[in-house]
Amino acid sequence: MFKRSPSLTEQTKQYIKERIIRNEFAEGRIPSEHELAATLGVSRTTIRDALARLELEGAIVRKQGAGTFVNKLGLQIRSRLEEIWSYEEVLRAHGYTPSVRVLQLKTIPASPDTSALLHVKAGEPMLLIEKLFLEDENPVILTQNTLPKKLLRHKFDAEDCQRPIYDFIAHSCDQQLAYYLSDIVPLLAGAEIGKLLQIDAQTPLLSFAEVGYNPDNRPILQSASYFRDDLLRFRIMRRQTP
Amino acid sequence: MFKRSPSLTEQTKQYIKERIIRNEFAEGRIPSEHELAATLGVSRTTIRDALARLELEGAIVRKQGAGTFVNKLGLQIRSRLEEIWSYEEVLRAHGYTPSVRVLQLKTIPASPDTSALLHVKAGEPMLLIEKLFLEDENPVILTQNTLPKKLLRHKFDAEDCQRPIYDFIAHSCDQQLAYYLSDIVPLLAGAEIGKLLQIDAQTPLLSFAEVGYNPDNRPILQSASYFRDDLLRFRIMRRQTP
DNA sequence: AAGTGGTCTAGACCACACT
DNA sequence: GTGTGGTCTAGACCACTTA
Repeated sequence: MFKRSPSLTEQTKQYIKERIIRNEFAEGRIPSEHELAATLGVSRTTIRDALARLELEGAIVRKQGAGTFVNKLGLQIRSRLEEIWSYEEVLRAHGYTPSVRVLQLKTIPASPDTSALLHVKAGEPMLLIEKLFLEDENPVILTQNTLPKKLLRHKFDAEDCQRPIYDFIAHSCDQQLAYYLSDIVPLLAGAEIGKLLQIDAQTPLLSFAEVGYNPDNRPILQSASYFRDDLLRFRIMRRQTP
Repeated sequence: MFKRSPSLTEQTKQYIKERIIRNEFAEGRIPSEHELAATLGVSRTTIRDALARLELEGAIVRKQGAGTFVNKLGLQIRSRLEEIWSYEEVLRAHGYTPSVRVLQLKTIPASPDTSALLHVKAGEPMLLIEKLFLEDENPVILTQNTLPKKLLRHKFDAEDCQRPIYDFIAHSCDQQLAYYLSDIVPLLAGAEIGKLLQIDAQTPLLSFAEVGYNPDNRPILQSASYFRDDLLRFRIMRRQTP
């Protein structure tokens, strides 16, 4: 039934997910692992791996001795904080039709703060990319990405800057962005950010203060993101750890 | 080497974690899965399950073809948002010595908001438990938990209210709190909360607006939590999804 | 070429929930 | 008791990194 690539586990996961979304399981009950394995012609291990991923996503719940069940509430979660998304994807997941505007693209000297976080010399030339993500002319997200100019390996144009920052880094720096460490910070918009997001300076905002790392755990990117709480709210599922 | 219970996977995970914390792996390199399996006398599957959990926790990184490595930065993360913690644990993880004060314990009618979220009639009698978590006389976290009185099955005393809310529910309601759906909301402290947390009304705060569900996906608890950003900041690891 | 983690199989037994 | 998910085994082959 399935091909070799992508992995059987991934195909199994997608197959089950689609059936969940199409509401094909009566009373939210998913067939037993043995039954799925027999039906799809794969081993139970493969089924279990697929179900484990769906459980992580919050789409299903497994109950020992009872069965596996759809979690309709978990399916509603639009953006999981533990994953790196492009903000265009995030907006689309919320039902918006996003657009991107590059507000600034310039070279600045590394601030003491930045130099400490990214392990570069103070004053080192950095590339700053400031972007605004809009939904139908309404600004929703403001991001400021700062990376050392010395990482740049290839030329890039204005269009490259519009792409998600991990794409930009992959293509312009031959680097891979493996993960962020992100502080979740509430703050007042203030005059500057407020003006860009078209909200009052006294409005409370959610922001991410992040450092991005490559697979070797070297910091390569500093990032600050500001979200209009009235247009975009993060929702997470928090589980009991057994 | 290991006993039967808890699971071999769990014991293996703890064993490796302790060795990581004791810094026993040269250059952060963890022995290969085959080697670990041979050394510990368990199957490679068990080793892989244990490593998968450690990877989820952010403690290690696995690189196909290269090996498995300690992630010192991931180890620093003190509280992972995707898990339910008692706030006393959270504070201890941040190096604090927490104390709890029950500020309010009273019956109130369900607000329209609450009745919609918990699927109870408007005006239905609810139990409100308001608690303050302090570090050495400094208030850090304020929580307000609201649950339908009709769920209460057993008597409880003042001491019971001090315990984590999922303990309270387990003992007083014979219910299990399986997961929360939590909105992450930035807001201004305001006069009331500001007074309790001893901060200015104009201070921006992080808050969780949560609904807690039992294993059958029924809402049983509404919860609001407010955090002093200067004393407690949430940090998460965000990964690329391959 | 050798060694690593990633995928997958077929099977076994256990703990738990239903009824 | 029957069926479910949870744990565990022993083995195979693949994709990738490193030297």
